[in-house]
Amino acid sequence: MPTPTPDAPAARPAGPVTLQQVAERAGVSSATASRALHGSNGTRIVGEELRRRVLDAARELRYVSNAPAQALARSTTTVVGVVVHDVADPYFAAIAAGAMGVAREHGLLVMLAATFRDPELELDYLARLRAQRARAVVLAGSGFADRDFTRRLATEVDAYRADGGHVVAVGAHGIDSDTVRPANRAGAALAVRHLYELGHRRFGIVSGPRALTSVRDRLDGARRQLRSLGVMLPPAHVVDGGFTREEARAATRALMARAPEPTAIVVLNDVMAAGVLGALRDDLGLRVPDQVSVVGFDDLPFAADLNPPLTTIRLPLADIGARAMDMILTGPTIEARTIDLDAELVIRASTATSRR
Amino acid sequence: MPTPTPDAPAARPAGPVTLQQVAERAGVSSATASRALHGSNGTRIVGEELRRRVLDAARELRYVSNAPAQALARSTTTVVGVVVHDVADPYFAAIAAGAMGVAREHGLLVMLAATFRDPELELDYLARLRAQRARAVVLAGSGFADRDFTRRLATEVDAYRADGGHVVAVGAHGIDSDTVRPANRAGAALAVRHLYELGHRRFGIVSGPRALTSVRDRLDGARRQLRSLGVMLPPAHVVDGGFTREEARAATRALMARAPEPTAIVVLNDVMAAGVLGALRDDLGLRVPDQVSVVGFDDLPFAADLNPPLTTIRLPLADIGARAMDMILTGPTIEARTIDLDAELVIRASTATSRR
DNA sequence: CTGTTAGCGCGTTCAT
DNA sequence: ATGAACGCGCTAACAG
Repeated sequence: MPTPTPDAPAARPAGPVTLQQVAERAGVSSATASRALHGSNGTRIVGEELRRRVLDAARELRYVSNAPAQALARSTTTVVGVVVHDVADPYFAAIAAGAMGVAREHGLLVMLAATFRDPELELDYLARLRAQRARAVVLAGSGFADRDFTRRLATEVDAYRADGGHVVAVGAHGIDSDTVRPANRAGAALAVRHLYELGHRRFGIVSGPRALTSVRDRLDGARRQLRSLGVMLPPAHVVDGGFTREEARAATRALMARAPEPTAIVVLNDVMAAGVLGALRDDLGLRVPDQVSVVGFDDLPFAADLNPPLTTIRLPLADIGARAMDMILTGPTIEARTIDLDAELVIRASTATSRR
Repeated sequence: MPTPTPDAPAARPAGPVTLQQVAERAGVSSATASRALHGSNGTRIVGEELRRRVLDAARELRYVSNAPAQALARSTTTVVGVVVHDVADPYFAAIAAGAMGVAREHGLLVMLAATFRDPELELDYLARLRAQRARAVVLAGSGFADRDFTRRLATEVDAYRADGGHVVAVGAHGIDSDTVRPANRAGAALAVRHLYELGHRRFGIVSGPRALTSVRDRLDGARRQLRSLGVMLPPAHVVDGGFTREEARAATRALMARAPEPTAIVVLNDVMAAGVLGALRDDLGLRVPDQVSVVGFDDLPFAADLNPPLTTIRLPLADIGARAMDMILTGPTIEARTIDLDAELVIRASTATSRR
């Protein structure tokens, strides 16, 4: 029985250390080394003595198992994919953070993919994640309301599932899967109602790209509420802010030029709301909320720091990510599940009673 | 020679499709199928006819190669790791976005790990990334100024390198590696100089956890500049804002209670600056910049939307991530490389001439 | 140009 | 309780 060289991580072979090398150093077979290190199922009983030798050898050699090899042998991995539109967008950053938090608690590694709102890229990443044998993927980006695309997405998702993968979607994607649904419609309705109760009757909406299902849902929610309240919303009073601060700024100038001039603006996300506030204050010289009221959507961290502090619709962003990851952990079920997450009105200082 | 069944992705076998199955369907050997699909090196010449058959079969079966198996055979992967403190923090989100952008351009998949500022987790993720055979990792989180930790980090990094991995650090981590260095010292000096030129002589600094090297560097830069300008900075005038908005808010109240009361505050990052502005305005009733001037750091997207718009030190965040990823792509070199990225003063409305 | 063969590193029967 | 042997899916050498 070969005594292992004294100790110290000194004599580390070049290149990755293999289980075989650990086994040799411990004077056991690779099977025993494997069992000692990962103790699979029932076969986890390895003699105290050998166990120690293996563990010591592994530590001394700074051994970490070859994940790809392990994945091949076990035909399962410990990685999950999360695909978003853009990490730099605080909305997605918050969702991703929520998802990563629970992933960490369960020892899962996450592959983050950003599509930059390119549908093709979304399909592409899905295929690559399938190739990686990611055990599940969270489709966190908004869905695209495109017939053809949805069909292709469904096909890819089916393939992913056929391979044993699990997909959970955030929001509507037109596919039958577990999904976490933020209250986009109800949230938008909340915004409208708040403004209506403050006496506003002339509305304007700064929207985003209509191709996104989240935009459609929010827009739809606002419209329905307006209609049921009996207030008119001329088509020209819905402008596209492109989901960016700058575009929203320009869109706001256009919006305020319409007749009748709106006294209340519902902005479909907080990033654009920052632009709207800027346009109103700096470009148009209008005071918020004295002359115009504005409500945003999402309640991103900076909403409270805007000028004035933004009244907005809060979505539990981190929860969305966390719950999605939870669904992954509880595995696919026979029936697709749906978790509805509420939106909440957060009143700050960008809304006030209508003076007209 | 078996004619492939008509077409259509119909007859897809259960479970992941293997290269072998594609080969059979195309009536060729798996080696040929492999070559047709991935054409390694010189051996990429596969007959036109066979090539087509293989490609068709693969498409019909919706085949994607098993990445773990491929990694095992090739002993190299196409994934890179990026470790940050917290994705929800706009600073890291921006860096990650920059890195992911170039990763995508080069077909690299990124594993994102968030340590939530726990050094142990950083070590842990590094080991797991090594296990994954990630070809490189970007240490984007700030380094920790802890002797013992740095030693352990160096050990882990060495192990990673011994396995053929490449690590590039953002900022000082106390390890000898390729690194992208944001101008933390110079940036802080810029902030001080700007304030000094406006006539300010009584400074306050809202700092962050001293254990972070980025904090130390910024603090050091500010101190040196102050000293060389001959202005005193009583130790009590440096308060810890904990890197969060809320803590910074509390810290600001404490800071303004010191004598002499500062007329200029240098805040070591924009997130805290939002809190400082809030405290000054809402808790203390002080007007910025009339009574107190404030300079932030980082120039996060929301800085221009604060009240008042924040004068701050801009760091090219996306570039930091992009350049780090570039270094990965150009592979490790004999000598560790260093890329210095400049900071820039962005004057907005939170600073003004000192009236005293 | 194409097929055969031999691993890559690990988990897992199957014996012992 | 431990070891020998095989297979996971793919690429790389070696023949032809």
